[in-house]
Amino acid sequence: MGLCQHQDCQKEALKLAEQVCAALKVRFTEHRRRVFEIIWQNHKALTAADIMQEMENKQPPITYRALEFLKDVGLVHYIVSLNAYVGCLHPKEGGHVGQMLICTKCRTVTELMPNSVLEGLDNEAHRVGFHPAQVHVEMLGLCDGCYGKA
Amino acid sequence: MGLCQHQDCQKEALKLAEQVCAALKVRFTEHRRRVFEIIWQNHKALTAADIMQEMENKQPPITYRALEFLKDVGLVHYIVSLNAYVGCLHPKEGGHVGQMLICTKCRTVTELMPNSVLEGLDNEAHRVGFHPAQVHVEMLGLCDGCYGKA
DNA sequence: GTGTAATTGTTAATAATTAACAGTTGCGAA
DNA sequence: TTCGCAACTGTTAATTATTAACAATTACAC
Repeated sequence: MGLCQHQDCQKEALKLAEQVCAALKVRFTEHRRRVFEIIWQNHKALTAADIMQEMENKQPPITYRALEFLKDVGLVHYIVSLNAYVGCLHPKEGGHVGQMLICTKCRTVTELMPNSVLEGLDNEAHRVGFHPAQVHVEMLGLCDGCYGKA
Repeated sequence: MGLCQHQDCQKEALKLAEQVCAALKVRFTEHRRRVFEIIWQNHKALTAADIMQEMENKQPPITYRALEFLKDVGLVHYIVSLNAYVGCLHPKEGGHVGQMLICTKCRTVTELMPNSVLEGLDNEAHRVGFHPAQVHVEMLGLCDGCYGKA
């Protein structure tokens, strides 16, 4: 992350996306692929507006529809606290909830893998009779690099 | 929560709010108080629009300004995944991050107290060199009551 | 090949939030 | 006490973000 050879990273993501869409029997159309590529240019969170700027066809529905699709099939994460999107690093583990560390300076997103944190939350929920469907764990702050500069 | 004698609950909250504002030397003006009262009518998450409907003066800036104020002094929580607000049950513990269980049916919000879940998150963050400033932990699902009916 | 469903292109509406600015009020310092 | 500044209010209107609607096109199963 930031250390990755990003060319490979993006290529890898695209290959995976094709597999995922094939498996789900849904179409990875041109717009969808384009939005996906833009999102995967790096590991930063992009808003719909950011993405639209880079699209050839800048009409909002084009971008919004693609984003909705990508989110639904689990290829990108929606970061609700930023109203932004980021490529999902583990689309194969379908249905997992994202735990993200989000740098508010450079917007780089680090996704933590499912772990004890979520288990703890589930226990708490169960204890009070709550039936979870969806979890948002978003930690905003500064990544090590940006923290150093401040 | 739902079991509370809510009259008392709201009155209690108002008293606390006055204390908090006095301590911070900020003004608990009429609009701010009114928005706060509306939010405290129950333990449900309300959007800005919900609140505006109940305001005497329905002009958006009135409500938005009050909400911003209340959020800043920590008297209400902003629930980013719903774009809604709920009264904070523990304003005195300033700076704590909310962990909320949010029923998507009845919109009742249960706030968990700081606990091991957050510690776990902090550890994970530290491990990867991340410096947290703000944390959103929001679990959407069904409360026991609504789950029973479905 | 044909029919149906999904996707696209396009225009325009809606919703949500914020900007701007003039007027008023509260409050501390002279 | 009053002067002056900062905070707050009232109001209009702009901006931003998202979605609706619908006709045209394309992909794919039968």
